[in-house]
Order: sequence, then C-alpha cells, then structure tokens
Amino acid sequence: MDKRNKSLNTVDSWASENLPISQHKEKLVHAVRVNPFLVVTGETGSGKTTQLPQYLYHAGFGKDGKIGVTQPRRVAAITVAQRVSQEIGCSLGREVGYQVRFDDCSSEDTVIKYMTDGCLLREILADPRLTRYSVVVLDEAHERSLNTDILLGLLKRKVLQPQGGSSGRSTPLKVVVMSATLDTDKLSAFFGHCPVFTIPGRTFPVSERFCGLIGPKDTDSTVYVKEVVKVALDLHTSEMAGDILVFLTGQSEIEKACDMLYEKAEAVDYRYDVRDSSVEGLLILPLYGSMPTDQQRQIFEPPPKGVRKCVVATNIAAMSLTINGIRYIVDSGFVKQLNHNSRVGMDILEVVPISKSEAQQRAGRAGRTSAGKCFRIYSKEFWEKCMPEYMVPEIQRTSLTAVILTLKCLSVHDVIRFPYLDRPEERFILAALKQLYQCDAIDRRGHVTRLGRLMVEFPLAPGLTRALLKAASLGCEDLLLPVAAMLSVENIFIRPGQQEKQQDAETEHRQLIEESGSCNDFAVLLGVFEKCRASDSPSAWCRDHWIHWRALKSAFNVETQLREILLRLKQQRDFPVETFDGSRSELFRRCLCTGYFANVARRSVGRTFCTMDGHGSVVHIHPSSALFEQDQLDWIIFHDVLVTSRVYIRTVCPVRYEWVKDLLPKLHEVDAYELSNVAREEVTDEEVAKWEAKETAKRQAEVSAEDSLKKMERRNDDTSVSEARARYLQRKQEKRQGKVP
DNA sequence: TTCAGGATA
Repeated sequence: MDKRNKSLNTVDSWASENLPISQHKEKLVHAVRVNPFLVVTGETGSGKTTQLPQYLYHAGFGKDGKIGVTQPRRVAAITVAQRVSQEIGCSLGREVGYQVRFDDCSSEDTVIKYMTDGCLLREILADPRLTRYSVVVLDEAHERSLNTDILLGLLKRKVLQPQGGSSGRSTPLKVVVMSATLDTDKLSAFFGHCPVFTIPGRTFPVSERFCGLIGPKDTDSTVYVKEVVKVALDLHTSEMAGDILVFLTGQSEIEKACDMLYEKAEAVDYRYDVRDSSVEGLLILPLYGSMPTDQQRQIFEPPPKGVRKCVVATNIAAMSLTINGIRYIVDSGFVKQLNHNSRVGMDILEVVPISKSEAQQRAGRAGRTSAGKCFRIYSKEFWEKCMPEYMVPEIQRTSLTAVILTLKCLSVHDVIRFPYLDRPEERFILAALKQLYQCDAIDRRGHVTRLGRLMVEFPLAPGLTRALLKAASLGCEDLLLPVAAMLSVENIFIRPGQQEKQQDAETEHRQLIEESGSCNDFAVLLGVFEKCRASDSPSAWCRDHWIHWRALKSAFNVETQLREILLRLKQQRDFPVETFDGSRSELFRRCLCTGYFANVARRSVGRTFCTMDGHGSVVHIHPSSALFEQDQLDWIIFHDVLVTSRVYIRTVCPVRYEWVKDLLPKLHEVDAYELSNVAREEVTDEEVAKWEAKETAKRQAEVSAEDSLKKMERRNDDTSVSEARARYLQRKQEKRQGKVP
C-alpha cells in the first residue's frame, strides 16, 4: 500500500483540533443547552458535520437519548459516520452508526446516528415524539430536500408542544438546523427567531469571470454545449497547471461536448500551444449518474504527469461527489430539473438556469485544495436577469401525494396550514388530497382510512401501493411485487447512443415484449424480472438483452423489501381479503386498474388518446411501449407521462370500460377542500351520510359514458378549484346561519 | 416513431 492511500485512511488527531469550528466548541454546546432551536451556518470545510455531534456527545447529550444527524444523501450519511467513528475510536455501528435504506449499521449502543432524512421521517411514523432522541440535527438544510422540509415543519411543532412524563420523554428535544448558505434569517424566523451560530469556513478563494457568451435572449439551450467547449479549450491553453471541471446538463450533452473536445484537441495540437510548459496534453472524462462505476475510477485518480484532466459532468459533481485537484470550473449555467406542471397535471423535465447560490456552489468546487478560477459562459446580465437567488425547493416542484399521506398519518389533518418553510401552491396540495381520496387512502372528510395506514408503510407512490394491496388481498401479490419494484428503480432498458447498437437493443427488447405473451407493459416488466432472476447468470442475461444490470439488481432488493413489509402487514388481523373469479391476465389488469384508474385514457383521433382525469390532455403511446402502433385499443391505463416532442405515456396496459366505469365518478365527485380538513370540526357524520346519498343518486343519473365524460371535463377545468372553494364556503356559511340542518 | 438531471424510504 502506498503512502497516499495510507494517509487517506488514517485520521490525523491534530486535524479535528485545527478545524475552524474547534474554537467555538464551548459556545456551541452552551447554545444547544439553552435553546430549543439553533441554526448553525458555516461553509464547507468548517467541520460542522463531523464535529458538532461529537461535541454534544462529549458534553453528555447522549445520556438521555441518541444524537440523530440527518443527511439528504446516502453516501454522505455513510462516509461521515465512518469518519466520526474513527475520530472517536469506536467500530462503526457501536457508539457511532448510520442507517440508510437497505443498510442499517446501528445498534442499541449507538449514540451518534447519521441517517438519511427519509429514514428519520420513517422513524417519526413509528415514534412521533422521537422518544429515543435527545437531539436532532438536520444537516444540509440549504439543499431543501423534500424530506428535510417536512422534518423542519414537524420538528417545529414537536418541540413547542408540552412534553413530560406521559409523552415518554424526560427532557425536551433539541433541534439544530445546519445550513451552508446565507439565507439563515429565514430559518431563524421560522423557529421563532432562534439564535444563529456562524462558523467561518476554510476554503481557498475562487476568482469568478463572466465570459458573456450566453445572454438573457439565448433561451435555446443547445448553444451552451458549443460555448462550454470553447471556453474549456481556451483556458487549457492559457492557464497554468490544474484540472478542469465542466458543468453540463445531461448525458447526451456531455457526450456531445466530449466528442467536440476530442475533435478540436486533435485538429490543433494543444500540447504545443499551452502557456504552461509542464502541461502537455488533455485527458477528457465524462461523468454522469447512470455511467457504469468501472468507468468512473479514472475520474478520481490524479492524471499522468504532464496531462491536464478535464471532467465533463452533470450536477452530480456539485452535490454528491468531490474530485480532488480541480482548479478550474467551466459553468454552463443550466441544470435539468423535473417540474410538476399542475395545469396539465404532468411532470416535465426541463433545462432551466441555475440559481445564484447553485452557481456559487459550483464555483466553490475549484477552491477545495488551492485558489481556483471559475469561468461562467453567461453574461453578468444573464446572472442578474435570469438566475434566481435560490433554487425553488423540491416541495414546491414535485407531487406531494406520498408526503401528504405521511402527514395525515401523523395526525396533521389540516395539511394546508402545516408550517411549511416555503408553502407549496395550494392546488398542488389539493391535487394530492384528491389522489389520496381516489385510491382510498383517505375518506371524504380527509381522515386516513385503514387502507391508508397500510399504504403509508410502503416506500412507493400511493397508486402503485394501492394496486399492490389489491393484489395482496386477492392473494396474487407475486404479480405486483416485481412490477412495483421495477417501477421504482431507474429505467431498465438500455438505449445505446450508437445507431447500430441501438437497433440491436431494440430487437432484443421487442423479443422480450413478444415473449411476455401479452400486450401489457406491466407484464413485460414482470417477465423481465422473472426471467432474469431465473437465469444462471443474471448479469450475463442482462448484457445479452440490453438490460441495466445495476437497475435490475436494485429492483431485486426493492422487491425483497416490499415483500417483507407486506408479510408483516398481512399478519394483522384486519388485513383485507377478497376473491376474484377470472383469468390470470384479467386478475393482473384489474389490480392495476384499482391503483391506476386516475391514469385512464380513451382512444381519440387516430392513434392519440385523451386522458379522463379531467384535464382531457391529448397523449401518445411512447414508441418503446408494447402497445405502440396497436390499433385495437379503446381504454387504457398508464404509469407515467413524459413530455418531450409530444406528450407520451409510458408503461401502458389495455383495460375494459366495464372495469373502470364504476371508478370514474370518483375522479370528479369530491370537494378537495373538505379533504384538507380545513373545517374538520364542522363536518358531521350525518352531513357526510347525506352528501354521499346525494352523490349516489347523482351517479345513478349518469346514464351514458359520453354523458359522464362531458361532465367530468366541465367540472375539472381550471376553474374547478375556485368553484369548489366557493361551494364549500357557501355551505359553511349556510350552516352557520342554520339553513342547513 | 423515442432521449432518463440529481436524490430518497
């Protein structure tokens, strides 16, 4: 083992003493002792993540309970726990441990527990008062992950509620929120203007330059690949030794840029054109999430002598990976972001400008080991006019269905007035409530049903969980468990960039579709899962069929986890049991209908379909589907929507009208404001019974399908939300005046 | 007639 490796693995005892945070040790411990809430801010390199929990541990905070520290990402939770266990001098999993999905490395002895924010949220479901913790530290709060945002709101409430003997905790829970950026005033105000503790960072200065190649009018994102290449080559010839990190948006852009870099570097011999005589060549390396890990090794190794390394990466290099030796940054100024569009009720992957704080974080990647330089391809004007101060937090961009169910299960009934640090748009919350009502997770008054309590246990989207539970009640969970697992991992079908290989892959995939023996994409997924698992060499089977082995391996893991959860729940006495008389194919598709009936579409003109969710969007079946170019379809359900050149639906299954017709009224009959439980105390059981009787009568009156479709479309247009609110308020007022019995 | 940024339980 060489020296470099050794120094990476040993913990130098003086290092932690030398960190910027160490001189604030006593003050920090005191601040936690006297305040229920504390905000700690400090740049990367301040040592707050590794040191603060240790200070609290040595100060005795671990005597009354654990010190829990959350991270938004798995790797961070694991590596920080490793580091801290070495510093304390215990084996990992004893006094210092971690817990992430599929990997619990903690024990009864564990006092400092690092975990993902999602893990802590799960723990709160089982133990709402967090009786096993004395301190909870939410780290990286500035990243504003969905789970951290929910935890912020929950912890704000938990600590303010009176606690004592009966609640199972002797001392009040302490909450520390750690954030890197300067937006700490908002966090402090959120927690009743709690104190903010600032720790100076230890990073090197990074000079920033706007190259001005992209201005506010350059909305066409294809330009930035070319500009980024130009700037990277310019700096290669004009700057002193040091590696380059280029930020781009995605795999295809990165591959394009790498091709161009190679081409140009060959056309002009850059080895003889560089300012620094110690730099001879350029090593170009792509880096993105779905890249095979064996190809990533070179990225983290120092380049050969005389060679400058140029890593072309996605945001993965800004968030979760650190590459040593980077001195130069080339920032495209863009990122791909999944945004929920509630007007069409779909998620759209968009290329958007990054925020100023993200740009600063990207620049900071050049100042980890020495002073660096950041080249931004956009103009100062672009910075000022197009880039927001902070990123829109995840909670305001994504589907809230699963999160709202979690809140409801934690007795947060009025989910609209929950203390959000940044409130999601009301229509997003209402849409989530509606979806939960549609899959029977909550009742008309917004209360969690027995089914909803079962559903919250699964780490899946509620619609998929509903289909799984339906199958379980019918005793055919073996059909849905693999499907649920396959749909919760990344796409398993490989689509290579090269034309020849692409055709090869397509032939293999078509073969798999035919072998599944049915025109149903869900059945294709089930077939792939079963065939691969049954083969002698699953990894070779994947290679032969152009299937992502990494994705399938993780699907096997997820399936096992889902099966364990289901087994546990099935032991409950009141687990639902149903019977069904029909073919296996029909059984399978009817289970899917139960979960996905909100995603139902009907044939429209030609090969287009029209969604029946009230938006009435025109959609196309994606060319990768088994149902693509099928002419005999009428009603279909689908798993998700992809908006690119057209609105595509993927993972499709044909259904019969009789299977969905009884479910369809549920798509439009409900008043979403009632579900939010704004006026829980005012809605009586009798009122609900009357309302339901009225709805049944209305349903019976709907004679033809055509009729109900028209009604649905009318009721669910853009004004439906305001109308619903008006109806609700009117009823409330009438009730107050005694008009309604 | 196609194109998946990054996470998470």
